[in-house]
Amino acid sequence: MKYPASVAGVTDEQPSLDAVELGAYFALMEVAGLLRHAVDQQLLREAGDLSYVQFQLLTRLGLDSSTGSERMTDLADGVVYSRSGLTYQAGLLEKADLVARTPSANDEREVTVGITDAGRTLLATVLPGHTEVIGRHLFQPLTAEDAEALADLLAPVRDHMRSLPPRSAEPRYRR
Amino acid sequence: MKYPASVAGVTDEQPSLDAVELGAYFALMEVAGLLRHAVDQQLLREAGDLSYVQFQLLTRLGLDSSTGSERMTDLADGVVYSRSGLTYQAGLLEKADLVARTPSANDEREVTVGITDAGRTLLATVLPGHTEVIGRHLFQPLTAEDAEALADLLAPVRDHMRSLPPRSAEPRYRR
DNA sequence: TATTGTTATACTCTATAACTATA
DNA sequence: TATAGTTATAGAGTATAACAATA
Repeated sequence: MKYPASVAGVTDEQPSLDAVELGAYFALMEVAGLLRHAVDQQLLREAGDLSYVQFQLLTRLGLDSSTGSERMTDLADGVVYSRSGLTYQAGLLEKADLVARTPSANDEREVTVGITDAGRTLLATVLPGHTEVIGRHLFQPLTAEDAEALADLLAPVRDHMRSLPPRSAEPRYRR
Repeated sequence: MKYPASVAGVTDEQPSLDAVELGAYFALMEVAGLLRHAVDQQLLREAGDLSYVQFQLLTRLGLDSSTGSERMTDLADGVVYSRSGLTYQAGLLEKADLVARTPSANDEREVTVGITDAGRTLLATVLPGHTEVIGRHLFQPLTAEDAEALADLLAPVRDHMRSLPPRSAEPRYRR
């Protein structure tokens, strides 16, 4: 797949994305999209109506977080993007007893979401099949060195994107 | 972010995803998710109600395809995943005169979707702002060499995933 | 009989704005 | 007055199954 070096009026004087970057970006999004679909199907089959977003929330709490819990707003910024959307998803997960919501001790406005034992159990049940799908779809054409290179390239990008103003920073009332 | 070398019963005897691969995968999905949200917002602001899926369809036709057209099923497999979903999106794009659908000449069951001049114009209008967002979110922490390395890593993955049995290969009627 | 695309329908998800409670 | 979270509501998007047309 080749893209013109200069696309849509973006000339070389104003150095923007060149063809290589555009190709990397499109490949990234296509891979992520196809991968998400493949994983979605696996979760549907093997985890009984666990959507990908819900799985992301569980992994975020169960694998990324050392305490197994996070604030609602932080979860919304990282995974779901809108507070109301997270309230909805957290409600579903809580109804399934996979997470629990408790008011924060210091600041009573905050709500802390924590993964339950049942949530960790489900995560452990799902992960083998999950990693099988990831291995088959994503890592099959890559060597171990490639995988490490990919991780090293994406880690700073993720950190950078996390540092950008999150959605929750946007003004909520315009008067 | 570190993950245990052996997760959820996946032992080392049955070599599955190791910690590095798991980290690369989670980073990939998080980056793609955050990026998609950022781009979605830009498209909403600058392209007047063009969703990301619709933008993907236009770029696929306008930049990826040499002829500017593709079969419905191929577009569905690559971007939208379900035929009916693509019919819906293609209907919206056609109503906006950004694509045109014509029955295929050889096989009259097939429908060919082609980007229109208006579609190409819109694409050209949107791309500068689009690339600006991509540059700021995705490529800012990367060097030019990093971008090339990323492209080189993801290209074979994309090709591999495209070669896997697509959604349209699944049986449609089970009796 | 298999394949392509559309349609009808139902459902999931997401977002905006209004609302409550706390800081 | 600002922030955290919830709720009501509405809209966009998606999927499944049934359908028509063509191979």
